[in-house]
Amino acid sequence: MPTSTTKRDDILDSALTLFAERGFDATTIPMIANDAKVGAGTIYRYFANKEVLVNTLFQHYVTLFKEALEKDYPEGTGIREQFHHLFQGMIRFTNEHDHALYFIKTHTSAYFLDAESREQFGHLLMILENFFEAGKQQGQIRELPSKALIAIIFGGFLQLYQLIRVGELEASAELLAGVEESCWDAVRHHA
Amino acid sequence: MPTSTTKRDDILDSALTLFAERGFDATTIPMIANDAKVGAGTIYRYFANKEVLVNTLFQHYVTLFKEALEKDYPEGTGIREQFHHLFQGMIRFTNEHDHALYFIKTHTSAYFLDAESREQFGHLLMILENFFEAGKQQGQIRELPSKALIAIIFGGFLQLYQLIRVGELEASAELLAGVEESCWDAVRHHA
DNA sequence: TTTATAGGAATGAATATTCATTCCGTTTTT
DNA sequence: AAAAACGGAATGAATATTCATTCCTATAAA
Repeated sequence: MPTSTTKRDDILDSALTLFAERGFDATTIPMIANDAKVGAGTIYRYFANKEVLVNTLFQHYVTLFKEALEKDYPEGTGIREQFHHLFQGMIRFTNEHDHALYFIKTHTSAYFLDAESREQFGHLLMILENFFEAGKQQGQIRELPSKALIAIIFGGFLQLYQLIRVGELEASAELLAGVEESCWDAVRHHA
Repeated sequence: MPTSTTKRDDILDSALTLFAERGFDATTIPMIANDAKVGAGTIYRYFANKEVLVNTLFQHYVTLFKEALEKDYPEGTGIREQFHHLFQGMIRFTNEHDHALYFIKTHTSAYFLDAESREQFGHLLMILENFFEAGKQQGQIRELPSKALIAIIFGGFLQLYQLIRVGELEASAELLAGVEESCWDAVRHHA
């Protein structure tokens, strides 16, 4: 076992960035080692193989994201406020963990995800489905399948964040507020 | 030069499917050859290498998609009708060319795209930007950067179509109409 | 009409390259 | 000094690409 946990974290950080930018298959172990400033062999001291590494990363960030959404969730309040909480959670999470959401999204249906990763991701979807189902019952959310509503919000938001990451847009408070409003209008029930 | 154009098309068809399903890096030339029922070497009679193949494919479908959006565009009409045209164009294109839009989307910022591919994609964005810019000037479209509006629509739509392709949702007329309405509400100016 | 021949197209085994993983000598920690 | 952690060259498997050979098809000679 390693003395400090620094190298393991360095490896995970580099892997996250590279997997998000180039994808799993286009990212080589030597690339990760180089970026993390460790020897290629060192990676195998911490992770049995490349798939274990990517699954560890995936589960780690899915869990963090779930926590970001659930933390301080305003249970008894209005649906718009709950939506705001979830949306802010996405933004906060994205700011704190630069490439994480994009990594999750682009690897969500990858062939190398193990059962545990898929299950964790299922939990995440459940949180969002519950929100939309409740909203539809109250007549406050558009009558579309929850899966579709989630896809619209997530797809749109992540596509947008890609532009921000690439530098084509700046993540100003004004822009983000506008995007939240746009997403809300996409899912809410209109009179 | 080949006697018929069949093999080249077979190769392109197989490559499209496999690139869309597995991604560029996880798709091997022998896989493509096998799926297209040609020898691996045959692929190199038509395409100098794997990157030329993927760029050819990318440019081909970006061009087709541009045409689908521009064909019969209702120039002098209302903005909602124009939006409908563009949205229907997306749907029609997706139905006609099963994996094409998803392939385009997932490979849009890939490291192996050449200058020509990037430029073609730029043209495509321009069509949509022009639409949104005009709409904002008329006060009919939400005041957000056009790039952001495009990201929201495209990201959402494509994420949704992924669910359909995977079989989690059915592409009924009702669903599609609802999604169009949702997307429209996302981008339109609200009083 | 049949047979020969040329030349492009197709093939897939052989080669070159890339990459995940292992191994072992060196360095660091205890 | 012993044990653990490291680095990075070495290994072997997988993959892109090449190329010598075979297969077609079309034209021409008989």
